[in-house]
Amino acid sequence: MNIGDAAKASGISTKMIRHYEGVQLLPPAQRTESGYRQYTENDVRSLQFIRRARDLGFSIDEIRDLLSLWQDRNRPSRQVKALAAVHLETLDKRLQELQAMKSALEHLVHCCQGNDRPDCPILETLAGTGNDASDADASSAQRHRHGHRITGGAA
Amino acid sequence: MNIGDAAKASGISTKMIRHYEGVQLLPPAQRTESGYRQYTENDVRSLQFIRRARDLGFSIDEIRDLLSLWQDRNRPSRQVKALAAVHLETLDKRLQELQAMKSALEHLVHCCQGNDRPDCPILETLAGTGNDASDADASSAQRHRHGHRITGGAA
DNA sequence: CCTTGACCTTCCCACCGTGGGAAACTTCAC
DNA sequence: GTGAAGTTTCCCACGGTGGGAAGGTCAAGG
Repeated sequence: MNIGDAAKASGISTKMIRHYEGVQLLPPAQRTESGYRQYTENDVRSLQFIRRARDLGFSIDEIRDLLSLWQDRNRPSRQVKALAAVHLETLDKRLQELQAMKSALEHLVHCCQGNDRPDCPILETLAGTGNDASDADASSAQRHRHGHRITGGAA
Repeated sequence: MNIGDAAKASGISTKMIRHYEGVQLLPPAQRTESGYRQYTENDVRSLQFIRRARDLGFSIDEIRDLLSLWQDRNRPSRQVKALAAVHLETLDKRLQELQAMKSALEHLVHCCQGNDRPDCPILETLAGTGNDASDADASSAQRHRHGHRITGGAA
């Protein structure tokens, strides 16, 4: 089975299959004499495993752990559960941040007339000119912001 | 005002202030003779505007648009609202994906005993060995996946 | 046999937003 | 004048994904 077929069968692009091999998420694939990667049904099952884990939002590092637990017949399910629970908390955090953004923006959009006039509560709030107390003027509230902000971006 | 003070006053790191200038989100700052960037109260207001927009999850590109609408006294609030509405939809999409992940994972975690035994519905589901019909075996369902997947990752 | 087209290989580059750090310089207070 | 804290630019990293170039391979059809 060439990489393209494995890609179709697993739902992971050829690009990503090679990438996963590169970051050691997968062991180096077998090669034909000419250098083509060869995959077995078993390899495809690993790929599917990875895809499903990605679909649940697990990071590469977490998937590495999941895979090794999967391979280990003597794993205690406790470990799997713990790993999943940690990820669940992460998801929850993101969800909450996102939900907060949504509510705030929803409120603003709702308040904006959306006509030909220039007055706009959305801009006013962003500018800090709004009468909205929830401004959180940074000077006072230097919150952590140490990590990743939510990926709310678009375009 | 040096960049550090502007950073403190706006809640944006010096790194990011320079970056925003680099990607033309901000006009090039004034400089002292020795090359230090100088900021006015007005500049700080722009920075705060940006920070608040980022806090609502707007992308750099969207903020560029928001800034120019803000500067334009004759903007129709319709335009601002439209921009915000588009972003709102994006947020909503992400929220839904995230929510779906969370529910699915929550279910699995709930089902897993989390003891010393190796049986684990989480792994079984990822492996596709689970009796869970919601498997979505890629071979049949080559969905778009053309863009960014949700940033559910951790670690 | 040779061409053509579909596949494969590696390698580098892009996105988004953010931070880290090096090497050099400036400013200020002591 | 010396040292500390600020600033400058530049390059590199992360996560995960895709794009594309330049080249090799394979099978089918003329």
